Amino acid sequence: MTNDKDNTITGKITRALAERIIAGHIAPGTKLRQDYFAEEFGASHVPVREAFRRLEAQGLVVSEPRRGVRVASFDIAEVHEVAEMRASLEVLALRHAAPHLTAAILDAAEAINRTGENAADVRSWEEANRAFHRLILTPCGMPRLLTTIDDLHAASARFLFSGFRMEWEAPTDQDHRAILKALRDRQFDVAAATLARHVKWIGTKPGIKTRLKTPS
Amino acid sequence: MTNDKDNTITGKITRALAERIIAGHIAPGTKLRQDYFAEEFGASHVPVREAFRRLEAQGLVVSEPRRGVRVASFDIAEVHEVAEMRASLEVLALRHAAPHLTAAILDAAEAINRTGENAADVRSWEEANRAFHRLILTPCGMPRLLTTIDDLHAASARFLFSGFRMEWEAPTDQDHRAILKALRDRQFDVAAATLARHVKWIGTKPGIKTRLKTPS
DNA sequence: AGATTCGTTTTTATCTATAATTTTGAACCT
DNA sequence: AGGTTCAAAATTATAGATAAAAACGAATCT
Repeated sequence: MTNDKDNTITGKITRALAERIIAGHIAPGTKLRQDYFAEEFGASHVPVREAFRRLEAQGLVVSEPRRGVRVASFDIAEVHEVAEMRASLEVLALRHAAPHLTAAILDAAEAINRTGENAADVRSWEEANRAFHRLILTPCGMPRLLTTIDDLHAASARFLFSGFRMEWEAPTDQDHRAILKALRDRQFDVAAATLARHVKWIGTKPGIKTRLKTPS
Repeated sequence: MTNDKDNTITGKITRALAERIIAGHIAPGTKLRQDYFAEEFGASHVPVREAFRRLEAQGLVVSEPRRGVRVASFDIAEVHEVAEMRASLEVLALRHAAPHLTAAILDAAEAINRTGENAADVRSWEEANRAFHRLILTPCGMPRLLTTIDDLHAASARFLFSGFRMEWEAPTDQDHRAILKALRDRQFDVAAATLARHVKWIGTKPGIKTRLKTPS
């Protein structure tokens, strides 16, 4: 979505705000004032507004005309929704990527998976997790699909970072290992089914906060 | 995505441009100059820029920093990609919507289907087709999923209107009838499978222009 | 006291002006 | 002639200024 080589001020502001919202540094429902961020980034408010439009399309903020934008709130239903969408689309991507997966890619995925298992905090675990999924899905060669999946990952990460589980330990990622094994064995159906279950499971973790929506 | 009650100038420009791009009135690859549209809509170029950002997120235009935006080009691969994504996501939506489908909704869908079959041109057929899909999918109650599907429908419509088939006749929509029948019989798996096949078929129609990409 | 209206303040949305970058084209050199 | 360099023109990106709408609060009325 947001091109990494987008070096415009709008691009920088978009990335910075997306980062903060995903990390949970700005609470859901918070009103985002354009003048405030214009000053913070040493810019005028025009690029801030453009950043708002991008974030809006990504689903990270909601905008009411003449009333500004607020950080999007989300509830357990949306977490499920995103999980289901990811499951559907990542399976689709994997089906198309599978024939193009080389041993080298699978080795790299395994390495990243180990990195994730040794991660010290949620943040770096999520980064490794995202890299893992990206690595095995990218060869599908479907750019629109991949950017949509990226947006969904951002939404998932937001949930993950929302502190629904205070203490956190790096899990040995059994599912990832099973997916890789199935891919090596060319058992693509097994890999796809495992991936679907794996992604959907994220939305059903125990101990979920059900009240994240802001009282309107 | 774009809220219909968005009465801001940005909103109007966004809708007008999206309309034209989808209808094929502006050719893929065409450079969109902000000053031109600012004057046309009697506005300054700031809301035009915001509209560009929205269209960019929708995939209707592509933007290169400092070089402006162009109407997004698309090739046969992307048509397939969109069809596959629609198939996956519409099936997901239908699975969640199915339990909430009432006889009244199915009757309305059947009526819309007849409207489509009597359509005089591609334009009105597409409108009825889109209404049909929307009607049976909306009860899924997954807003994010529905807006994503809407964006994909826009991309599909763009392809449909791109004149890949000069003469056009309204088809009796056999698939739609089959889907409705399966839904009435509570055979949700049949309905889902038919829907998937139906949507994917769009990308495989004969007589497709394969050279829509602009020579870069 | 509680509600309501009106005016002030804050914030958004838009316009006009300026700066920076890219494109275009002509002159120049080989 | 063909290519290259440099300057002029066009266009994008951003800043600063203005207008309009909404939020807020105080004063008034019931």
